[in-house]
Amino acid sequence: MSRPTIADVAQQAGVSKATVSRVLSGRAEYMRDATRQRVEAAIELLNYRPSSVARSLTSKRTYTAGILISDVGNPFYPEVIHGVEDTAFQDGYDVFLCNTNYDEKRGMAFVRSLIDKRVDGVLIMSSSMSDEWLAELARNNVPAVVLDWDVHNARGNLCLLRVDYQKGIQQAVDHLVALGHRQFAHVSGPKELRTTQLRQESFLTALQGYGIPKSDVMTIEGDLRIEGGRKAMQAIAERGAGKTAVFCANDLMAMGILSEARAYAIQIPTDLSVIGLDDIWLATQTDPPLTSVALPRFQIGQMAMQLLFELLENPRMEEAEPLYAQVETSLTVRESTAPAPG
Amino acid sequence: MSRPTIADVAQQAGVSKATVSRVLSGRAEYMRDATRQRVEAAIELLNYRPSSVARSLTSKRTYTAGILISDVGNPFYPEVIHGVEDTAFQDGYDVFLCNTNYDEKRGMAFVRSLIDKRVDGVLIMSSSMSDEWLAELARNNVPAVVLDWDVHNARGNLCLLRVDYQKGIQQAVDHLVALGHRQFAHVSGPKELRTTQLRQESFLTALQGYGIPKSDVMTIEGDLRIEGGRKAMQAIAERGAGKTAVFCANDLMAMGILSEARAYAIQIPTDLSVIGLDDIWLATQTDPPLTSVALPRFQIGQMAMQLLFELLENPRMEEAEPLYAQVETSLTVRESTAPAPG
DNA sequence: CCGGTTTCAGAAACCGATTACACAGAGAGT
DNA sequence: ACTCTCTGTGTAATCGGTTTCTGAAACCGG
Repeated sequence: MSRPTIADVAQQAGVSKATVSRVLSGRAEYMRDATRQRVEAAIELLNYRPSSVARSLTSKRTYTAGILISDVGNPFYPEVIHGVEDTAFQDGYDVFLCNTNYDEKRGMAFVRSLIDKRVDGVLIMSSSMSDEWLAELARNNVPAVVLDWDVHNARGNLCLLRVDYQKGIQQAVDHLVALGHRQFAHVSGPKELRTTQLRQESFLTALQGYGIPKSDVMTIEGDLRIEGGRKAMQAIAERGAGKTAVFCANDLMAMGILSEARAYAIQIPTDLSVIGLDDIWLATQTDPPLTSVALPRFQIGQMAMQLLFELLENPRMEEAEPLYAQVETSLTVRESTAPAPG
Repeated sequence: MSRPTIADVAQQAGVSKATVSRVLSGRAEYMRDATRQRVEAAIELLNYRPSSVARSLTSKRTYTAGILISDVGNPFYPEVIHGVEDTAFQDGYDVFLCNTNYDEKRGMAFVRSLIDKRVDGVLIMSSSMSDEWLAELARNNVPAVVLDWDVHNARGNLCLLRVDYQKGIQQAVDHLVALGHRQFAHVSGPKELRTTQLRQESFLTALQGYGIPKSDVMTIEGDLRIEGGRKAMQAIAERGAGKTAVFCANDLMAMGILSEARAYAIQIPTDLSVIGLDDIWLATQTDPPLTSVALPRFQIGQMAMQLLFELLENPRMEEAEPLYAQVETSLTVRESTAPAPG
């Protein structure tokens, strides 16, 4: 016995489908109370729930947004997702979560699937993405909000949400310099990533503001994972004589530093100060707890979804510049930083 | 300019909608090659993609499954989700991920939303769930696979997937006893959770097999988080004289033990052996790396989705017993266990 | 040249909702 | 009594596909 349809309800209540629909949609102008109650009773009796599928067909809205992320396991996402969902629910939207697994092909498959499903919009928060995704979305008039990505031929109903690393990293440098540090190392992410470059530049620029030239900074390219931090620590121990502070492009690498420092009997923070970036939850659990440049992850999620709503309400013409928005970073001081030794 | 419909394609190609539909569905028996090519050209030209919404309306299938989890941030899930998605994609299914945030109300809202969206089935992997969810799903004839939950009035098209903790925990006890341990502590989860009881029982039963009575085991109730492990370590240090091995109901608490042990200058594993459960990725990154009872998470995801397909193909009648299935656990030995001191 | 198959493609009904429009009955005004 | 609103509800078209049924053309042997 299949699920009841609006026609079953109409028959049960002895009214027409139109009347049932009016009751459902709430805006039942000009309706006799007795009728409404008969309909409601029938709905109750049959345990009727209207099909979103059928509704979407006429309304041309699915009240669903897609969100593309690289990897649910990445500690960056949970809070972002939480922010997105909270905002979405307030407006009766559902969120379709898609794991690209850092795979552009898979991401593209998701994009197409989302288009076919006629989601109302897409949030792209995958670190490894492709301009093709945007092109495909644009071709199908699907609005999109993109986090922290350089879009070249920006077209379509688009919004770019940028993370401003500058502010938080400036605070980090201020903090270290105030503690007397002058000899720095930097553990970056893979060179080809946009975010790597942004973070590194912000760091070096802030140091220059204190008269410390780029050439004095020991830069080690990492992999954004714990292992990369370990290797960086080895490099610093072996070739980084005199360095008293390390700024890592993310927290996981900072954790690798912390872990490997023990092997070299280097005390953190007395011998070496360490600052991470991301301020993931784990950063509060390390020994010592990690000082880190924090991204407002929950807020990023909220904003992204709000911006999508904005695009839905006021679509941008194809020729228009994409909408831009920005969130700020800030330093969270914990116990992995201390005055420079000596 | 809105997206093209099948009618647009038909017009462009100079054929009827039916013909276009035949080309789309592939099983285009009795179709002239020239016609097919005209249609394909039109599809290409218009960049046409059929609407899943409209398709679902007639086919009564959405090729979408819902999956309810408590919290994307929980390190248990990523691999499970990966397993689910991999299996789903092979059959052209998409997965709708829903975060209940440990909130039964929110979960119920998701269940209803999934029903309204007419997903083909639901996977329930939320640790905090409610029998009402199942009742609601059953009322609407939605098949469901439930992970590790005691269902009382099991009804509907249902499959119960159980984790067999017994085997892995037995291995853990074998391992510890072989190392000479006789004095044990156990850090459990909150008493009211079913899994807490299962894990504790398996542990105590295995010990009894070696002639160690329950009463000799120091049991501390934890919160399944790092903090709970820290407190447990304090309790053991202060009131657990002679205990040489601790079995924790999950890895996070074991990490708390590791962390707090330093404060008491207790060496792990020489002074105290520690075993966790879950074998989360972090367990490989601790100092020392954690010995842990592993759940085959990826396999759990795969199986869950396969079982759902099974339910879809061979629906169970309402009176039938739910389908049962089980996955085994096993011990992963790392460096947090060593021979008992003395 | 003709009747019977086989190929190919269109017409129309249908899936489950929404909504524009039509229309009937009740009061109100004249 | 007779329009004229105002209310309340039904009819039918529509959304974008799928599928059944039907019929036309092509082919084939006699």
